[in-house]
Amino acid sequence: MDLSCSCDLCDLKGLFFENLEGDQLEMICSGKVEKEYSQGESIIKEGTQIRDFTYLKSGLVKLYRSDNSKKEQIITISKPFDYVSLLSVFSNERYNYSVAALEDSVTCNIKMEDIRSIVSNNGVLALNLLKRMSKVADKIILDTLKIRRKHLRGRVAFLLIYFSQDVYFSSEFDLPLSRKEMAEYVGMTTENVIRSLSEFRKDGILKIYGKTIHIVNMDTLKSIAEFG
Amino acid sequence: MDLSCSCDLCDLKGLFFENLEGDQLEMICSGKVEKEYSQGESIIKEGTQIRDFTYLKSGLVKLYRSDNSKKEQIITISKPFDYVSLLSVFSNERYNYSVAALEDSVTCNIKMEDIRSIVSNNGVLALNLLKRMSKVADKIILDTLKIRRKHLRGRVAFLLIYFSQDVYFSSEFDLPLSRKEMAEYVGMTTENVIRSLSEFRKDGILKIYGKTIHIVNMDTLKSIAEFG
DNA sequence: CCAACCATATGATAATTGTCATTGTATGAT
DNA sequence: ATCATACAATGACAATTATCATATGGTTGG
Repeated sequence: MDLSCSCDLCDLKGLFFENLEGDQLEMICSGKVEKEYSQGESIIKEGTQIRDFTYLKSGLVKLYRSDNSKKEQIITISKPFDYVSLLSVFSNERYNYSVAALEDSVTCNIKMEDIRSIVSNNGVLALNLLKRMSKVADKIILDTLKIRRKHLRGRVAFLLIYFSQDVYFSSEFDLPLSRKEMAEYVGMTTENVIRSLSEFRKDGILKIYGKTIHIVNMDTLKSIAEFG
Repeated sequence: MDLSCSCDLCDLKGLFFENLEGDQLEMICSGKVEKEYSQGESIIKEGTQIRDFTYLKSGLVKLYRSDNSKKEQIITISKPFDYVSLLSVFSNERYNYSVAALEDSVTCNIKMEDIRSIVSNNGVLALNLLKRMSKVADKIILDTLKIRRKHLRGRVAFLLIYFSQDVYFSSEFDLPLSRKEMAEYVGMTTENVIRSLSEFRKDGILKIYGKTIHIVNMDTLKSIAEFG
């Protein structure tokens, strides 16, 4: 095998390609393109033609939708392994959502035709993909349902806990979202998200230094997230 | 081929099994089980172990989630071809949502192990499944985003238009949902859904006879749905 | 440097939605 | 038949959220 192919070393290889050998792995290796994006950059634009199968190697991205008016709705936030380019890719000609980098990120891109050809000839890989897609879709749908059940403060608390526990693994972290983006994610207005944060601060639950959040009282925050 | 196998005649055969031949089709045929459900009956219970791959041959169902308190949230409504049992099936041990019949319905059930075994050996079928899953997930996510952007009246209007245009193909139809279920779908209270309907009636947009709805002024209803 | 812009922040007020109470009607069980 | 229960409907009121106005600090482009 060509030693110049770095897929062997890719952390995510196992996600989709652990079952590939020889020709197929070679096809991916020679055809793949890695791209780097800096914070804030657009990765995928809604309405654009889908040519590549894109997954996230490192960084953090948001998946969102614009819908004519300029108001945006954030669908979900993805880390590597959460996987990204899934929805639409196998059923649509064009993306019906956008993706942008919340932190400096690296994607790996493989031509859709290559993926299709490989899946057609490799059922085990196909099962693996089905499993992944199923997981991503489930996460988005269930998270959305959870958020909808909560009031403003619960939604904001939920989001803070998500960053603390699932992304940064720390009670202190830098918010990768602006207040406006937080609002777009939880489905409330920017002003009200800010107000919630201020209230949490006044109640001694958080310390806030601009984008830096320090969760002082995680238990209280959790009970707010679960709605108490 | 065994003439007793009725899959050859199934309307939905093409959805998943147009690429199957001989052994594989035989495997599906001999292993499949059809089940009938009458209106209101439970088809799948959240938390239950997933054994079968289930799809809807006829009828109408709701997909919903209970989440400890007794309040339910309807995720989506499915007709045949919209497909049902998709989410979770490939990634989870247990269902994390429930399904119930809104109208008398018939499902076809195939053992998950059979599906897995066939997908592993038939990449083209796998691609077809990926496409289907992608579509279902997209529909749920995009519909949810659409609904969230609207106010109460717009949400109710959206739902009525859905039944009229996508399910019953008529301006007059029987609502398959109670007012309470409509509320669970659009994420508002039952009382407010009822109030919206009453307002539409008073404004001459609808005629209402219990569950029977007659949309008199579709244009106005549509502009309410799009939010004007 | 200054203007323009954007993000953050807060208050006052309006709009929207939820909650509670009450009524009537239909349905099903005993 | 009657009791219990669920659904539909409406009003009064409370809670929640959105909108608008305003202010401040930071950043960027000219």
